[in-house]
Amino acid sequence: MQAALDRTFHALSDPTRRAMVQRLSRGPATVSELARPLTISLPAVVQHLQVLENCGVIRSEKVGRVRTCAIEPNALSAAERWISDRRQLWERRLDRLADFLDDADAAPRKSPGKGEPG
Amino acid sequence: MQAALDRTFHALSDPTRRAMVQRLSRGPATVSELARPLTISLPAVVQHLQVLENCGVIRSEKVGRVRTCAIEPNALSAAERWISDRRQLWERRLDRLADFLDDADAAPRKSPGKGEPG
DNA sequence: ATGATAGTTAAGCATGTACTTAAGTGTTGG
DNA sequence: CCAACACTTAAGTACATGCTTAACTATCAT
Repeated sequence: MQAALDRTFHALSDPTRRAMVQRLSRGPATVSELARPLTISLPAVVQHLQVLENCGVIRSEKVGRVRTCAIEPNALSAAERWISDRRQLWERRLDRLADFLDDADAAPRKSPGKGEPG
Repeated sequence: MQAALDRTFHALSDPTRRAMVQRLSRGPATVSELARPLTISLPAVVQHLQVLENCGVIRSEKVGRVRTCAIEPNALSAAERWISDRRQLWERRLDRLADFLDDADAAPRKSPGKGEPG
């Protein structure tokens, strides 16, 4: 879905949120644990977590008064795949270009070759 | 660099800009060619191109009155790698967790096993 | 019950983003 | 020269974002 990618890439565009994702990649953490290394207020942390949760990059569950957050791999993988798919497009194009240039060098049609370079 | 990733992910968070990247993945294009399938004004297109160029996702060159744009692979690869690196972190963690659970199942310490599942 | 803990909600503010229209610059073809 | 062309710049508007402080709720320990 288009809007899901919008939200995922937007979520990753903020360094604070990337730091949270980085932390959660190593394992689940509570809101306070995520906030501890950061210099912003707790409400700001919670707002970032909402952004990450709204795009499905993390999930969270509250037990008692403690909310524990964890990575939800699918959303990040979708973003990674979007880039990867485009990379394959342009890499194939560059490969074809390289092939063409090799062929043109090995068997020129119009003008006689100048011999091998070097 | 941190700010470069900020800009790259932000650039990708807009569907119009992703459409431009998609188009350019298939090969270079002029500003007008990029604008043609879009429903927004030309200045808006140029603003999007500036965002993409400022983060190094594309480069462009003007010849005469025509500006030609092309993908610049490095910035996108850096973004892809950021996600990929975190994915490896959590995948390793999940693997270790799976190993632990397998071991606990195969050689339980406290309570006797229930035999093989299935 | 009392107070500390962990998080939540609400309101407001400064800045940033995406878009528009209008007008301008430099290039090319007749 | 002159008009069409391909952008480019400027100015303005509407809305989104990231942050703050203040006040609130719910849970846990004593």
